[in-house]
Amino acid sequence: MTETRRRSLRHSLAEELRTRILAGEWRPGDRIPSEPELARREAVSRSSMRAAITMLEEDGVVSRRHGSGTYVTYRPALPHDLGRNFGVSSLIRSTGMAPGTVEETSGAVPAPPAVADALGVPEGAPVSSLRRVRTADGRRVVDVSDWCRIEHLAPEDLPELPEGSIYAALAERGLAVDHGVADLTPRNADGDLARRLDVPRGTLVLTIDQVDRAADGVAVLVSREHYVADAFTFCLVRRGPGEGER
Amino acid sequence: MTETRRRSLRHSLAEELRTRILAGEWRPGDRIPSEPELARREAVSRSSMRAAITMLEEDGVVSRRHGSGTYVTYRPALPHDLGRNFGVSSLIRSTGMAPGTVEETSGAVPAPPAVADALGVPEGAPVSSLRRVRTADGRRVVDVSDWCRIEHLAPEDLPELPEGSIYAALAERGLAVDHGVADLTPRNADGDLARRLDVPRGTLVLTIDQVDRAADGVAVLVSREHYVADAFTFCLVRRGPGEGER
DNA sequence: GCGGCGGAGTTGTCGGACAACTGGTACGCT
DNA sequence: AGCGTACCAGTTGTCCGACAACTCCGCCGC
Repeated sequence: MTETRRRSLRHSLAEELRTRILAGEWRPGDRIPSEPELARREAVSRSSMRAAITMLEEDGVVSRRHGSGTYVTYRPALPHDLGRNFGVSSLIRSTGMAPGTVEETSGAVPAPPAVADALGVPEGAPVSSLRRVRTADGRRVVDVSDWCRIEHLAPEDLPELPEGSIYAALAERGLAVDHGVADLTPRNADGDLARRLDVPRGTLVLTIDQVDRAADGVAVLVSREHYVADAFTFCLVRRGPGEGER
Repeated sequence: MTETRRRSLRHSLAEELRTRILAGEWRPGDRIPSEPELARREAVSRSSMRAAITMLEEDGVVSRRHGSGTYVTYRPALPHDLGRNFGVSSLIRSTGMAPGTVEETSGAVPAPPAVADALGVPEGAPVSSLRRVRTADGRRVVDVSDWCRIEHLAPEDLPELPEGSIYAALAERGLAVDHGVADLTPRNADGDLARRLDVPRGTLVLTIDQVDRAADGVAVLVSREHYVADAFTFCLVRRGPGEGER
């Protein structure tokens, strides 16, 4: 439990608190223990615990009331929170089904224009590519394509990825994904996609085009995912209202 | 500038910093001044400035590097950030087009099951309802339905809302929206929706079902929005990877 | 030329102190 | 008895100072 100190103390504290809240140790509306109390239990200073709670507050998990206490925000258990990055495997597993992979192809391919632009390589330059259809309890639910720079992840390493966690492979090479920007587009499956997903032509899919970047802003992974629409519920916490309409 | 202290010092500091970053005072990848330096300039303690930066960090606006500095995260100007709440008007205006409204109907209606459940009223109890089609430069782009409790917003007040900012009306009544949980579903427009949006039957739309809540968790607004898919680009910043796949 | 060392600068954590605010209780007045 | 006020314990908000951990870069010795 203590090896979680990958990043910093307050990050691990926040993560542990988040887990405990999600696990239901405190219910929405409940007041969690005071900052000094939580700090004492974890044997850390109040400053660090307070910083952790500040992160959860900005994340909308808890809300503070001056002079009163810190309360768990009401938010349902999100089946699929789009605001968080995730691996498709864990997503499928979170629904209680078993993830699988079919129709996997990988290798070096010439970079398509959009990919080349995002990764910062010349158009047509070779990039590592991985495409596969993920299944949930055997049913085909999402078609995933990934591209990354060859010097980041060699094409020959792609087939041996453990359970498809390309994120973990990149992290091992010092290219941990910090955040991604996603583009959402609904569409109707065309012939090829319909065949790959084993659904009738015209079936509704949600396409997510995403560029993942490391903390320093370097684009490390470009992906395009086609989700069978009725296989998932896509949820999203929206904070604000933002600065747009004040 | 100082009346911004509605919530707390670190919130106003974070907001000011966010504004300055968005305004381009520091570009993506730039290192912002050190915590002591920023604190000195604003005449606050390092603790408060640090707490503010922690919020921006959790929000993905900046990222810290121990021993090095704090850097502005690379994130493009999002045309339509789903992670932030927004009014449809400001969304349309942000694309450089003029928002308009047609087919507006409002009044008290019996609460549909899902709405009653979210608002915490008996099914069929009267709730205030507002439905309208919003236009961008005259083109119909989104069909919006809103429901809220009658004691929160009276049905007779609905038609006189200034430029559709139902959020502002609720805030005036002490029911400022703190966050919302949205559900995304792609669909093909059926007959009625196609007619309202003036598109062919079967046109792709993205449906967003959303429940907005005040800071104390009280649901204040339920809305259902049908967006014409090819009229908008839906963007989203995803942080993480979360705790799912370690 | 090159590699190791060290120092300046920055973020991370700690401990303590007091202010600001909330909620409840006890008290005193009516 | 009822009611309002004052007080008090508890909690979050802000401040200060100190040191640890880490990064970056230039200097120095080899």
